[in-house]
Amino acid sequence: MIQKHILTIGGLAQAAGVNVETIRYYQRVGMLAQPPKPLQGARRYGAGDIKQIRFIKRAQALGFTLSEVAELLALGSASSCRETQVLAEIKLESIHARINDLVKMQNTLLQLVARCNATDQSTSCPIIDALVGDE
Amino acid sequence: MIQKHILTIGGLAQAAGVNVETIRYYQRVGMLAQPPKPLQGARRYGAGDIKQIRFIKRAQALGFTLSEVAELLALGSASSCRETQVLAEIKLESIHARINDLVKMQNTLLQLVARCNATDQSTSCPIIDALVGDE
DNA sequence: GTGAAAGCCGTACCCAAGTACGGAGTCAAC
DNA sequence: GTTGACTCCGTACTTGGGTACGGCTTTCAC
Repeated sequence: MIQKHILTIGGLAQAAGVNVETIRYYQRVGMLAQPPKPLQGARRYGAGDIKQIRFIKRAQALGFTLSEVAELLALGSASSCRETQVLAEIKLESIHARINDLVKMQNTLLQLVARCNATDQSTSCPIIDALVGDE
Repeated sequence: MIQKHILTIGGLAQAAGVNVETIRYYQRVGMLAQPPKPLQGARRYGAGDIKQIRFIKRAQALGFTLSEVAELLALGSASSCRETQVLAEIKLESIHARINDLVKMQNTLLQLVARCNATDQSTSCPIIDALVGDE
């Protein structure tokens, strides 16, 4: 059984797998509460703080920015599934758009590289030519 | 027939479709030559400068960063196709990796949204649950 | 009791790719 | 003869997500 508030900031950082500075940063931007400073000794953190940091990290891994994660945190405590879903769908759309962009780049580059392989490479480079845009 | 050096920086910006400040920025970072200042009047720019800026913008659109574009510019004047191709292949790989990441995010989010739709949404939100990570 | 390791706190710095600002100069038109 | 539009130049600010620094105070281990 894990006790309520046992960890110093360093222990929390280790437990959550982040840097101490990251925790301070999250506190600065209001994504993590700063426990009151006891009369003596260091501030103490508990299991809830570990959870909170893991939540943030998981959401980031899904593509959410920190300010979006802040929204998710707010929604999470309000347990409003529909709004959360809306955020996820917006994020899905932007991921989709980004993928489309990247696929276009990829296709163009693939074609150009293929052209490099197809030509003799001695006169001019198809990639450079495409960038120069010879009009 | 376009004359050699007719444009002021403002004209160049318009012709190339960028901001004046962007041109100054490119000059600062050495991606665009700054013509000598004439004894009177403003510096003048020509067709070569337009081409250079367009080159930069096209390369950016393909996913190259400015410092990579600087390499491409150097290779372009050396017309070394093989090295250009290598840069393009490196870029292709990073684009590919990025796409893979995004597709993973997309799939995870799609599943979570689907779970939202499948449940009654009254008790708890599957997205939030997944982020909290309930262990 | 002393030296190392942590914690606390504010501030500054990093990256990229610009954008914005402010003062000074110059030019042409009205 | 001044208004307005540009240019020139240096400097500072922006966004996002932290990282680093430096000085000060505690606390722990020997």
